[in-house]
Amino acid sequence: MERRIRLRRSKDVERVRKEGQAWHHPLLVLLAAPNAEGRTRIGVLAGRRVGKAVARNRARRLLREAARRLYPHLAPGWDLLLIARPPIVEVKEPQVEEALGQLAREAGLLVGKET
RNA sequence: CAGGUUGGCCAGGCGGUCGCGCUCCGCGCACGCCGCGGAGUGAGGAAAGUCCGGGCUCCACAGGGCGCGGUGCUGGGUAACACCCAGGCGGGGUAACCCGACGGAUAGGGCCACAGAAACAGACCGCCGGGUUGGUAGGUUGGUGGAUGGGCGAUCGGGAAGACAGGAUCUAAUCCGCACCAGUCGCCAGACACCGACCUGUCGGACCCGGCAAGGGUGAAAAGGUGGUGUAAGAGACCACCGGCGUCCGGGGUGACCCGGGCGGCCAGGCAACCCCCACCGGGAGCAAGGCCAAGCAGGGGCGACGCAGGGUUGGAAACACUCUCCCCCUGCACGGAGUGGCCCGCUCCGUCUGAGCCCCGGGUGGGCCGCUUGAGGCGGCGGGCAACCGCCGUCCCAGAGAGAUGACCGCCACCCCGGCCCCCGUGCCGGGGGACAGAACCCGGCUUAUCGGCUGGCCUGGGGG
RNA sequence: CGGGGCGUAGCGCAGUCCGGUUAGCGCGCAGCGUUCGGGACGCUGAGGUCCGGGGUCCAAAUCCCCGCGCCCCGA
Repeated sequence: MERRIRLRRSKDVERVRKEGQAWHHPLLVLLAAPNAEGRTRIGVLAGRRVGKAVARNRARRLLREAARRLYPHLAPGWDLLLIARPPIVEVKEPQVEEALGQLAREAGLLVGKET
């Protein structure tokens, strides 16, 4: 996923954590807040609860990969925060993608695609 | 062949699709560090834990004292080390080999629970000598009492059926008698009893004085071991051999240390991962070091040192000179503070009321660039060294992110495991499953810890065959 | 990156510095008593890999080393 659509400044992350709305799934948590940009930016997060460095890296990679695949179908103009939860290190990529799609649908951020 | 031991290496490979960071090249423009395309490159043996050692950067550096921390057999390697190599010593193992915080306990202090007499110098039991004393056995002896049909003598009486005593003997045969019996007196004997003395034994005897440390028991630990001499009993008290310690001499080794010999008293425990002593080492902080650029903001309050003396050759105070005063500068002393990141002295610097510095409250930023990957570097060859390692030559450039890139999915081939097919095995075929520990963040050298497995070398022990 | 602390019974803590005797206290738990019953109270009892491994020592919760987990502080 390209860096220009990544949510990288800690200021932005803090804003989403404070103002954003949350949707939950055993594998991850989705936080979303509208932004002033014309495009959607995505940040990825894995806390210490997920595991050691290897586990946290894998969790973030899985989330980024899932977000990359779904990005064309996401509504523009949002800041999203994907927070990993511990069970995510046990599953494969398609399950993460499915979970993220489910949350995005619940959040009403999914446009133009139906499975 | 089996078992063991030790070292080195690898960390699946190839391909496809969709993606990511960095560097370079090309093209495009609304020229930004933007878009598109291409090429190259992109985690580890431990990147981990952060336990040591350095490089690097900044701060501080005249020096002295006290303290603190670390290291601790020797030699070598190294930038350095708590690491590595070689060696010594000690321990374990049949061996290969492995393990060892491995200076000092006669510099000093402290501790060694319980048990035990005693835990560092001692005596509970014990052994021995002497003395006092008790129970008990035997013996000797003294005293007292004393059974006895005791003995002898005297005397009185009885006394021929010679009564009473069995025998023998004597005398007599009338009597007195005698034998004999009984009484009394004297002397003597005396079983036995009691009291005492002495001797010899004996008692889980008692107590006192002294000698001893062999033996017993306690303990984790108790004063060299064995044999002998010796002694009242014993003991390195002495002797022989062995073991250990100290010291001296000779020899080997750079050294730790080893070998041999002499002498010495057997000198006298353990713990320094208790304090300590000795030797050596260590200034502090850490890439959020440190530097540059951009942007932004707001200040307020409190504490805070007696200040003094001297000098200024053209120092200044708007004409010149002199004096005083004030300001400024210098020096000395005093005081306050900063630095010397444990403290003190000292030193350097700043300041002494227009105030050094410190404390509290409040405000702003939290963007970018450099440091930032060429290095005690990797690979190959030659040479030196037992080795760790070093030198020379050639060659290569090999991650540099910044919420943090190296990912996702799939196929094939190897490896391992499980199941099925042929009666079993090797094997072949088919199907399924598995592949660890773990993610660079300034960089190296080590240590430690985690790890599915695989490849390979040396050595040792045992068995078999030639 | 640097520094500090904690880990002992179900829970909260002593004991650790300076090694030794039964590892103790409170709450909780179980049983009994008391009460008509409960609470409170009284008596009795159970319950411990002293975070794990190794070492030093005759002897380790305690001393040393390594590791694990948690918490805190500074830049």
